[in-house]
Order: sequence, then C-alpha cells, then structure tokens
Amino acid sequence: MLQALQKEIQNCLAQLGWESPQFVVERPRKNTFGHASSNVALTLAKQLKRRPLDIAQDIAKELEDKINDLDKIEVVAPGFINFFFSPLYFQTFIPKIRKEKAAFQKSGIGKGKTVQVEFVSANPTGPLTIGHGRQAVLGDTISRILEWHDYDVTREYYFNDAGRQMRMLGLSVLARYKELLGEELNIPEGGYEGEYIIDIAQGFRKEHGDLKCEDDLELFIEFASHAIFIIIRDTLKRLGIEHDVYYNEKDLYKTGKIKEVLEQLAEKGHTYEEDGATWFKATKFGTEKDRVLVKDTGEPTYRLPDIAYHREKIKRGFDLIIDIFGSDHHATYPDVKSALEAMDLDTSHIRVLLHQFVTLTRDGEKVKMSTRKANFVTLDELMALVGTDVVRYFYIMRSMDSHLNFDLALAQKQSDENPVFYLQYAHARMCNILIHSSEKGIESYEKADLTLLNEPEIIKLLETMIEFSDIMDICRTSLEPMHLTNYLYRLATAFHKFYSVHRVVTENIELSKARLQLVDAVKIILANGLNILAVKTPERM
RNA sequence: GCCCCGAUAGCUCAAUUGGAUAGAGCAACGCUCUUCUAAAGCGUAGGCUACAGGUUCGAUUCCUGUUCGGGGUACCA
Repeated sequence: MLQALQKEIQNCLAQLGWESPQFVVERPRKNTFGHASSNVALTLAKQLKRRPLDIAQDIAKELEDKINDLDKIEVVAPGFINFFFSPLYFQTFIPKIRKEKAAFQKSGIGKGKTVQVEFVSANPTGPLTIGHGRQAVLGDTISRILEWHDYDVTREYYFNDAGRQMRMLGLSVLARYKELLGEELNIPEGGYEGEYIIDIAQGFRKEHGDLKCEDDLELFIEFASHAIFIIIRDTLKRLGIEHDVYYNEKDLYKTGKIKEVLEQLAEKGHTYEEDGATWFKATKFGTEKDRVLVKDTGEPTYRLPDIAYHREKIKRGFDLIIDIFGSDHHATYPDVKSALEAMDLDTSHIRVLLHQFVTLTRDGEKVKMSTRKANFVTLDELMALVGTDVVRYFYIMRSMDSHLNFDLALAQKQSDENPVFYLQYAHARMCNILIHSSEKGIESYEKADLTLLNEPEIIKLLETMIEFSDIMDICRTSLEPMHLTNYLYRLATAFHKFYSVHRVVTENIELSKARLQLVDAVKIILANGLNILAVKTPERM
C-alpha cells in the first residue's frame, strides 16, 4: 500500500516537472493523520524555494482523482500530506487474501537470485549453548524471510574441523579415555572439561576397544568432531533448522585452497616474512594492523582459512552472501575483506550481520557461559524447558544490536507474560469462531456483503492486515526479523480488540457472514507470519 | 590507548531508518465473563529519550565530546 502510493507520488512529481527528492510515505502514528502520510512537500521546499504548505496543496490537488477509493487528502502544517482511504478500499482486500492465501502480497523480488546465509558455524567442541541459539534462529528466520521473497537460499555451516581447538578436543577425549583404562586423569591446560567428553570417550572405547593409541591423536580428533557434529546437527533439527551445506575447513587444506590464497597474495606483493611468520599487509587496505597468516610453527592462523573460505564463497557465484557472526567477531571481518580485495575480488554483495550476546540470568544473577569450563546451559536444555516456539520467538524479538536478556526463571513460567501465547491464542480464537459458526448452522459464508464491515475496530484491523507486505519488505532490506514479531503482535492486538467489541456469530446472518470472512482473512495473515517464523499455529489451546 | 554495540517509564523493550502529542508488555491500582476461549479487553498512574553542545522547517534517530555497561583489540577460534 505504501509502496504503491510512493510510486503514485513520484509520477505526480514528474507531471509537475519537479525532481523527485528522497521522501517517505509512512503510516502515521495517530489515526487523526489518516491511513498514510508523506513528507514530500517538506523535502521539496528547499529545491523549489516555496512554502511547503503550498507545495503540498499542489501535489494534493494533482493526486486527488488519481487514487482509487480515497476518502480525502488533507494538507497539514508544516506541510504533511495525509491520505484517508474509504472503507471500501480496505474491504476489497478480503476476497484477495482468502483467494491467494499463503501467496498474498508475495513480492517475488528474489526470483532467480541466489543467497547464501552462513550461520552458527560454532566450533565442534561441545553442544550448542544458549549463546549459539540466537544466531541459529536469526539465521534460519532470515533465510525463511528471503525464501518468502522467492530467493533461492543456501543455509551453510562453516565447520572448523581443523586447528588448535580441535587438537585440544582430541587431547581432552584422549585424557578421559585413558582414565577409563584406569590411568590417572590428566586434562591438558586449556582442555575441555564437560561431561560430554566422557560420553565421547566411552563411545570411542566401544568402537575401538582398549588401545595403546596415545600417538594417534588424529583418530581421537576425528571421532570426537564427528560425534559432536551429530550432537549439534540433531539439536538444530529439533529447533527446525537444517543446513544445506556443511563446509569443512579441512577441505580447504585438502584441495589446496589455502595454498592458492597464500600464493595469490604473495604474487601481488601483499605479504612478507618476519620473525619466521608470514604476514598480510592489511594496513595497505585501511586496517589498523598487519596480520599473521602463517605462524612461525608453519601452522596457519584462523584468518587464513577464513579468507580462503570467503574466496570460495565468492567464486561460487551467489548474488548475495550473508554472514552472521557474534559481536566478538567484529574485528576479524575487516581483515578478511581486505584480503579479498587484495585478490581483486568484489565484496560488495557480502553483508555481515553482527549480533550482540545473550545474557543469561537466573534469579536476577548473571550466569557466565563457557564451553570449555562446562558451566553453560545448552540449547537443548532450554528447548526442553520452554519449547521450540518460545525459543524461536524470544531469540528474534529483540534487535540484534541489543543484548538479549534471557531470564531462565521467567522462561520456565510459561505464563501470560509470554507473547508467543498471545499470538497463538489469537489464532486459536479465530479457528474456534469458524468452527462455532458451522455449529450454529452457517454452512457457508462465501456470499457476504463486505460493506457491512465498517466499524473503526474493523478498519483498524484491516489496515494492519494489509501492512504485511510493507513489513516483509522492511525485513528484507534490514534483515531484522524483529520487525515481523512486532508486527504480528500488533496484528493479534488489533484482532483481540475487535473480538472484545464485536461478536462475530449473531442472529444477524448477513453481518455474521461478512465478519466470518474477515476472521478467515486475518487467520490467513497471522498464519502466514507465524509460518515464516516457524512458530506453530494451534487450532485449540 | 584504539575499534564495534548499547543507554528511552520501576523492569524488559519499541518507535515504520530524520517526522506530527515518544509507544507496548510486565509489575501497581481500578473496571468488564449467563456471550464465538478472560492466555482477552478497557481505564488510571508512570518520561528533561544518560549528559553537554552542534547540524535544520523538525533529532530518540545524524555529527562532536563526556559518563556508564557489554564485546573486541593474539603467531587463540
């Protein structure tokens, strides 16, 4: 609705021979300002050197008979143009929604375009924690939003199965294995102390028996990383998340991609040797410090495979690449980007999303999370506690720029403080009304006089319903699913308010039929939104 | 020191990316079920948007400082 108006105004400006400035068409906060409002005139004032009010008058006059189902246009100081639509404008959407169902207002803007979304990518050193959960749900929901827009989405997990952390993991399992064989427990400095390490050691013993195999660390690493991979994959699956591609860091070594990057950078003179290490001249590309790519031990730092991996991403030809990282990664991306540019690769289609951390509180006390020390709460535990719907909704209901407070005590309550129940309750109510109507003998409400729907609560509800596409567009450009949760909450509120004032099924059959169509239509929109969030739509509660 | 995020009602957060009188939920206090689900609705109260400047018709939003939180600043990932 807003986008259509924007175009109409642009046409109008062209007609008047004025250059189109940056302006907005938006939904005003106050009902007295109409259903849509624009600041065009204000933005034109300087260019035309005229009073904004006069400009607004001119535009309003020009637009008046070009827009269908318009009640009136108002020009208000200091120069806003407010649009008031007639009830008919809103009523006509009902048959459209009921006909198109899940396809209602689909933009199709991503048709034929490929997107890769990389998310989670946690080291396979332990079960996913509550911290990882935020990224998991964010990534999957963003993917779902893009899929709604018809993008072809590849969900990818970069699997760090090489490097120092994996060696620590192998050593930790080895230590537990030896303990099982009766030796004294000796977890290495910086090793992993979680219970799950014991389970893995037991699994190893079951498969390999009692070996004298302390030299064969690789065997332990491989076994452990695979075991943890299974754990992580299953956790995500329980949350309704499945990655299309697990990209192994190891493969970058096997296929020689690491070497290629080093060679390519050296060839262009972007690296140098110092203190036995290979350095990347990151400062040449505006980064604050030069970075080590290969340590004096001959082992690469994590940056090198990161660079190689991103080089592969670009080569794979996606139209859009989205990286989702925790805020602790903010320092590393500029280096990767610099290196890619150093290899003359285009990085303009990469979007890096950084989300802030999850703070876990329990009875008001902060709980410190660490995989290594094993004093974390796992994502599995959280799901068991509050259910997947609540987990999915809570993780994205806040902007990713702000810290997320997860109060465990509150989450366990499953009480009325929970917005998820508010939305699901609205959906269940809608279903119940439709069921009730047939019980009351209304066989069909296909033929109805929709002009009967003109009370303020109903117009407000309809107005909110058709806002859906505007919201989905904001989600697409901002990549912030939070806008969708906020919207659905408003939609449910508009419905609950309507419900409390107007009874749907009454003695007045004609009116009942019209309102039944309305309820059916809201239900479709609400379900569309909840489906995108992968939150269930119960018919009864 | 430098870099990234945040600071809005007692608490948790919004504010359509610069718009008009800053809004919700929870907590507090009142109402509303003989009705399609009260997991709901209505009302009251709650604000110098951390602080000080600047930019312009207009700032919670952009810029510059300051204060306080979180994260980073490795030849750890």
